[in-house]
Amino acid sequence: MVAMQADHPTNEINFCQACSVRNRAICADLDDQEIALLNKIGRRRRLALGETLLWEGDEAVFVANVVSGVLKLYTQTIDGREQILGLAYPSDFLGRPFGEVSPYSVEALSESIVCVFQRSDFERFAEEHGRLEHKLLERTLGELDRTRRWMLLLGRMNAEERLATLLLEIASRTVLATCENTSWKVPDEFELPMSRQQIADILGLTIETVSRQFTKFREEGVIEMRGRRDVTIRKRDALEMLAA
Amino acid sequence: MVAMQADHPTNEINFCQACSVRNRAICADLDDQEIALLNKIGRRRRLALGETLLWEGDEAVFVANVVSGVLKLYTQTIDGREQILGLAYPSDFLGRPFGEVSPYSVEALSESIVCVFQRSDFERFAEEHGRLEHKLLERTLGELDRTRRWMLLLGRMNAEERLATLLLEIASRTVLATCENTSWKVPDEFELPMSRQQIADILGLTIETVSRQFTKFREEGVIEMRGRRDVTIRKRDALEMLAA
DNA sequence: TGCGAAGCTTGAGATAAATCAAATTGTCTG
DNA sequence: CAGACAATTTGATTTATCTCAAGCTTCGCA
Repeated sequence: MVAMQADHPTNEINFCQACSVRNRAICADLDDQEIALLNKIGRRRRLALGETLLWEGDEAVFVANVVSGVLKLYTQTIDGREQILGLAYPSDFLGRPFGEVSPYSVEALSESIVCVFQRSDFERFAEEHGRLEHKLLERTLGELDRTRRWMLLLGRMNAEERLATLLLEIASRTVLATCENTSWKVPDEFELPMSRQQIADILGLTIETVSRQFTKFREEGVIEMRGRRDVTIRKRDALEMLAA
Repeated sequence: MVAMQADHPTNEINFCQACSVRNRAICADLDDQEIALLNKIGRRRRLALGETLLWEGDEAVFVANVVSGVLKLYTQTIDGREQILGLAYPSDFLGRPFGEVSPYSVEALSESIVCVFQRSDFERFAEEHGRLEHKLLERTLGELDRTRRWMLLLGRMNAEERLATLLLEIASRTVLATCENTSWKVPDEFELPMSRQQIADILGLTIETVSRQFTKFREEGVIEMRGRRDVTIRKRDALEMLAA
């Protein structure tokens, strides 16, 4: 019993070994020894729906990998207008390494599991392990591209084009996230991981405009809905035409 | 004569040594030997006003550092609506390392000098020199923060707030770029490096709305203008109030 | 299984910004 | 330095989206 605990003390279980995002997150290229080290400085944390992981303007203490669930990154004006800056799906990285304060807040849109590190621990590890830093760089560059594409939506698209773009984006991100789907095909049926108000805050619109646009797509037969959050795309072409 | 050429062949002048952005660009932390290597794979290129360095959708062949001038990163919808994704000032990095295609176009807003690398050369160098990669990561994270802040502007601010934010941003970036200014104070007088239409494409507005907003700020005494591009901020408080 | 509340949809009217159309200003060229 | 052209400003009108105000669903929970 004592020997067993020495081999596998309960507070040092190697979560990474069984981690569902192990091969897609920034830890993907690390060897077993590195993973063991990383495992020591990280810990798993469960977030309830609506729970906040990081507050905008607070000292940036954590960074994290998303293991499961969906989270929103958002910012606000002083008078309370909100803009969602991005969604974080499983394998995505969260937080601001090499920065003093968190430039945005992070809140769970669904029950989620994240793999959390003290920023200082993570930074030390990253500087010693170039492969991790390289992965983080690639991921950050990709996120920058994605964010910039969203600027075209916010600056130059109308409500119809914005919602079409979002529906296609969520459809494609949903597969990639739930990657048991070995067929690798983007599904036409998915669940929206957020409320109408949150969709409005992603698209830079009001909740009423979003609602009207959903109704229009339903009436046109472009989408079909069961309940408020279950969407089926019926005319993908039509959405792709608008989003282009 | 022959000996002199062997010591300083004209095609191997070390531009880096006298480079005005040497201590601020991503090459800042490199030692003399590394700089010499980097100098070999890079070359200086002069861009005329309006000249394009990278085309959206083209194979991403170059990356570059801005040495002088201002450039715009932009994208377009198929029907020609344009959105400017960001401005690149001296010491900023341009291009998409570790990516196949350029996700945006880059055009010079003024006569500019850039230090250009073949992407493949740059990537090889980066993977062998962790400090460069680290600098690039820090810069990319900063650029992502800045881009995300712009999303709040595009998604949730009105025309007045947008222009106020841009004027303050340009004022502060102008100093940092023209860094002879040892006093390190943000100046209230600066030149806009772009036309009204380009301002509209940054702010996600039309040229007419931008023009009316300039007129309003002038009438209110918030700014003063000599010609079309020379701005003096007279009531910084007022702009900061709007931009917040 | 039905109540209550939050979330969503719909309608009517208001409005900021877009659009269309001149007029004006600034700039460059010959 | 005039003329011409491009860029900008200004004006009038339209429109997409917002705002305000009900009404209607959905869903969790008693």
